[in-house]
Amino acid sequence: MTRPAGRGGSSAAPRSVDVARLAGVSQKTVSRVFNDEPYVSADVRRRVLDAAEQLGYRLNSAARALASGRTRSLGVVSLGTALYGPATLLVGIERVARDLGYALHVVNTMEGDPAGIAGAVGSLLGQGVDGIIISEPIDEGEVPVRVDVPVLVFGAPLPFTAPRVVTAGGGADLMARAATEHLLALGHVTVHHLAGPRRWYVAGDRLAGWRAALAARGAHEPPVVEGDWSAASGYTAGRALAADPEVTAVFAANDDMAIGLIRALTEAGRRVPDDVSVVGFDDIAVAAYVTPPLTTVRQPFDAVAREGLKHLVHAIENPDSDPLPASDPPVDLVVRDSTARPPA
Amino acid sequence: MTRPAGRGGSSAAPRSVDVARLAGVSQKTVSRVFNDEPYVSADVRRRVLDAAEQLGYRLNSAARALASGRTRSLGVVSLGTALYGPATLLVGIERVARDLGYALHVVNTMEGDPAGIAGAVGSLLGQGVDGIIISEPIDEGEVPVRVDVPVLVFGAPLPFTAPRVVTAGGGADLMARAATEHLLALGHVTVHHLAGPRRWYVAGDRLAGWRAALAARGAHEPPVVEGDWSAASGYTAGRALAADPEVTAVFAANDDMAIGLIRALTEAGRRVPDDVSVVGFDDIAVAAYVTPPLTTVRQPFDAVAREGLKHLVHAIENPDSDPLPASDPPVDLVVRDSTARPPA
DNA sequence: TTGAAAGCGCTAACAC
DNA sequence: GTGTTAGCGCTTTCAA
Repeated sequence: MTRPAGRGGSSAAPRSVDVARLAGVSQKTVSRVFNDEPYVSADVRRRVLDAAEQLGYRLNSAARALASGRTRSLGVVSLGTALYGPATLLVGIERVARDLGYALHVVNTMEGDPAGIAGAVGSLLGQGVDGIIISEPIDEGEVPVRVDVPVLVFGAPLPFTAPRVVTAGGGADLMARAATEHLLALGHVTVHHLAGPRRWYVAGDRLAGWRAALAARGAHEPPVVEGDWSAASGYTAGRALAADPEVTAVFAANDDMAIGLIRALTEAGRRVPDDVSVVGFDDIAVAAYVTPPLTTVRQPFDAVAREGLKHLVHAIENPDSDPLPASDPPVDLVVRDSTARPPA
Repeated sequence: MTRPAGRGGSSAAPRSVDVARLAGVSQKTVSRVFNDEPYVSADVRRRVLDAAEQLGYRLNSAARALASGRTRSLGVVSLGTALYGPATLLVGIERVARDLGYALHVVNTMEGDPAGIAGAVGSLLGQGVDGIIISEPIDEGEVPVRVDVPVLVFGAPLPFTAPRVVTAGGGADLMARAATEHLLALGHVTVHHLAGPRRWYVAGDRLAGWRAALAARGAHEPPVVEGDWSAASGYTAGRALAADPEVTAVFAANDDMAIGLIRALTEAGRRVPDDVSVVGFDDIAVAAYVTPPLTTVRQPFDAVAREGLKHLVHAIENPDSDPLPASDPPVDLVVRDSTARPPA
């Protein structure tokens, strides 16, 4: 075979030998320069860089990956929705990955996806990623995949075996607890919870935090209402909750559901916050501008992404080192106008 | 060098020769099976597949890319925000890409990013992607990159040269026009426009559609107010608009701004829709549940992603064929309660 | 500080 | 239908 048709173009892409020839050095020296290896004189480095520039040379990552066994890329498995949390986290992950010199492969899975997480992870492994990130996972039971690269999981136990596992983005329970305590501190006898789908770990964490807050206070624990993160499901739940005069405070597991809930309450003639207080979770873009402005918990997605990836890359580049210590992100409750003292 | 340490694991990954040996065939035959090439007997295919299964074999994509010159991967350049539009489009792109057998590399750029689109495209090219997708681009003037793979651009002219360019996701102007016409048809004398940032092409398209609707009707064109897509900027704009009694209808370039706008109007004592009608754009998740439920334009992101990628992959796999015909997506105006006849 | 040689795991071309 | 041979463009090892 002659050189492949060259990525659809007419002229073949320059290779490192071409650069070497032009710079009057060996191919290996070009490689050294592009890998920031030591033992290259400043003069030679300059000549190589100039030659590369002139030729428009770019390192061929497939060849590099084949030779080195590393791709310098990371794979993300994200739940395939455009939900605020996963979407925002993904943006943070991408930025940090790029800062750290890693490319990012993304695979979405959807709830009900037959291949599920296993399929997504398998496809990433086939792409040769050096590490895998599982964002906002759901419980699919045991995932039948043997992963041989380090894995970063955001806020969940790991459903499969991998050589190195790091976690980040915990603390959802503490945040939920703070939200619930805020309501309790206002004087509400108890707080109802509009939970996320049971299979999502983050939904479970928020539920646990709510439960802990009630228990610590000795408050009665009302039955949990489960939504699907959507405003529509919040609305449906709200219609039921509105009919119960005992309900004076609700902690919703995300802002979308909180907004649907508020609408249902309002339509039923129960004023927010005068009759019922509502706290959301996420602090979505419009949270401060809906009616009433929503009290909610802001998640530090960027910080969480940064910490998580730092640990993951550490595990990749130092296979035998100890894991870095994890730290819980700070709780950031944003109090606005959807919460107040209970009606007299 | 011996075999690379094997992706961090202890046991080296099996190669196609290992599979071949176990199945009692040549290495090339294994390659044939995994590429769905013809001329492999059903019996041999079975044996190969069984052996591969048993060994846990997975094709090494770096080696395949190096040998074939193709990576079967696509790169997306997305504006690095978690804005509804780009985030939703990205999810659609990923799903379709996977259906078509392509992996996805994602690079975000942010407004004000020094490297900008050029840097993002360069990094993708270095990863050897077979095609590039530019999602929701902004005007950065001429981008100094020579791209040698087909490019798909969503709703914008292309700021650099590439061998094959396909576009999709047009029609924003028609959608904006429909939104404006809806307001005009209700009897409003004219319609104000809360635009997106000038540099975003989609903002320009929506503005053009608004302008066209006014012109067609012979309506006076009031000065444009520019926001930055955020609810906060909508709120700021709303305070100014609220002070002007002439304003009875506003078309906002996205829902977030519309929600901020409505809040400002309401706080200023101007009721929506009784005094002022507002139309948004996007149909975000909570649009139907805010107060009042928002009249808006729903964008068919999935359909747009599907059509765009179909054309891109066609261009990649059939370098010399004619481009597929583009089609404008249908206009989907969702009328809710934020629009009404002007006050008497 | 630099270079020569070998080989990563696969696909392409062609022979059988 | 199947096998053989020669690279793809790098990194690695080892020698100078």
